[in-house]
Amino acid sequence: MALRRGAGVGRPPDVAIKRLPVYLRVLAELEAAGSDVVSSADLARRTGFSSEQIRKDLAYFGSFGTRGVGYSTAGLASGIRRVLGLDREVAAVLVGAGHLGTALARYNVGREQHVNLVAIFDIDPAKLGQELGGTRVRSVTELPAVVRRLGVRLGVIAVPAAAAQTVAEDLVGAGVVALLNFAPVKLSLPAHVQVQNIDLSLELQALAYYLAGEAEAAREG
Amino acid sequence: MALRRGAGVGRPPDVAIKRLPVYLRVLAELEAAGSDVVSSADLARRTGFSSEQIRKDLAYFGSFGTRGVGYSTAGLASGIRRVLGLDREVAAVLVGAGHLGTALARYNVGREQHVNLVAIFDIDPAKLGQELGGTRVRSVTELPAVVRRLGVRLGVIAVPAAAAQTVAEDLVGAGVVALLNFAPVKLSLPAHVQVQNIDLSLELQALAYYLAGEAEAAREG
DNA sequence: TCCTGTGAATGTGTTCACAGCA
DNA sequence: TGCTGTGAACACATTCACAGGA
Repeated sequence: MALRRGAGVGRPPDVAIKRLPVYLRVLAELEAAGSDVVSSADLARRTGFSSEQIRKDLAYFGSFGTRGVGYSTAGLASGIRRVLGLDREVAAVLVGAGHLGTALARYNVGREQHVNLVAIFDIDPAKLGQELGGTRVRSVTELPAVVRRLGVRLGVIAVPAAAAQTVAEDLVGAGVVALLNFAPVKLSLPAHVQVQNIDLSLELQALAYYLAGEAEAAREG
Repeated sequence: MALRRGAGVGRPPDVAIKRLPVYLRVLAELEAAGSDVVSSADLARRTGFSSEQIRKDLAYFGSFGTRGVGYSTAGLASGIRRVLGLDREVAAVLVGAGHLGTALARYNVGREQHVNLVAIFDIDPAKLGQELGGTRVRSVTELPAVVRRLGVRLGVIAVPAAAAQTVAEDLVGAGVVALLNFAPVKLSLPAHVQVQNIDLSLELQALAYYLAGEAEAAREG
């Protein structure tokens, strides 16, 4: 049976969705190395997740493996791509061409297939017309028209905190429904918009807790 | 009673630790705005978490509020800082001075107190001696000695995937126990090392799922 | 036989509902 | 009275244990 959305039992938890791209990356490595079959135990070794969890994650989308054998490497990869909607090209736009935006644009190119940066916007006139990873930087004033014309539904925000809410509203107004937000602010947006925040200083501050724990454990013996 | 590590009931879940810096940011805004008391309902409104969850998170570390009143804004902030170990300066090092590393270095400066970038390393001779956010870029060959001498225990990895494992091992060998890793690889490190991975393409791919869901929902009516 | 797929058991985290105290 | 602090109920996620089919 093919691996597809909703074919399995129960609803897939969000945490399972976030593990699928990890499997995809490992499968790409295995395909490149010439393995054409992979077991959940192999995937467990390479991802750090338990084999039961991996089997359960995959089973949310249907039966895909062969009992006694394992999963077809290529078949599982294309199945996961289909589940994630990565079996066709996904267009994304980036707002903010500072250092972070530049890193994202460069990184994206050719790095992972099927998510394509189709436009980059910035407010700084000095940056307009520059190419980042093969995509020209446009004025943010063009954002609504371009996003709407290209039908883009995925956006990445890499602008200063003060500008983020406005940019987010413009994106959503133009049809974007999923956002990756690097600005250190909580965005207020309609509930149907899926937002993933990545906040560098919050992560660092949370990590500090574990340092403190170490120090305390050492003090206490 | 003062808010401190382990003063409350049960062990704080990791997800609660990750929420503490969010509270800290909101509290800083409230302090700047002159509020000297804040209720869990206020924090809920500004963070998007439920008020019960906020009270529970704080209670893991002891009783801190005043019944019928709320929490002292300044007192709660300093209590959370103490829990996270941010009541004293925390030193961190950054490895990789590319666009991402530059963004991180610039962002860090003055942005959030108490986590200080004390050294930046890169392998590219052209970058050595440059200043990023007030810190000089050194050769990665100096990494072990500098990290050990300064007693740094927090590291940020912003190097290409191929270099990340080696860099991570060097950092851990020199005494680092907590890592923020931006390289798209699973690091194999001793269990006592706390690793937080931030992987841009995995996040984008996971978001694509929600686009696909939208498309499918539309197709199905 | 071997490894997948899955109900049942367990564990973890969140929400509810209210007791407790300024 | 009002808001914190917390046991109890609930929801969610992971692990266990094994049935099922190549």
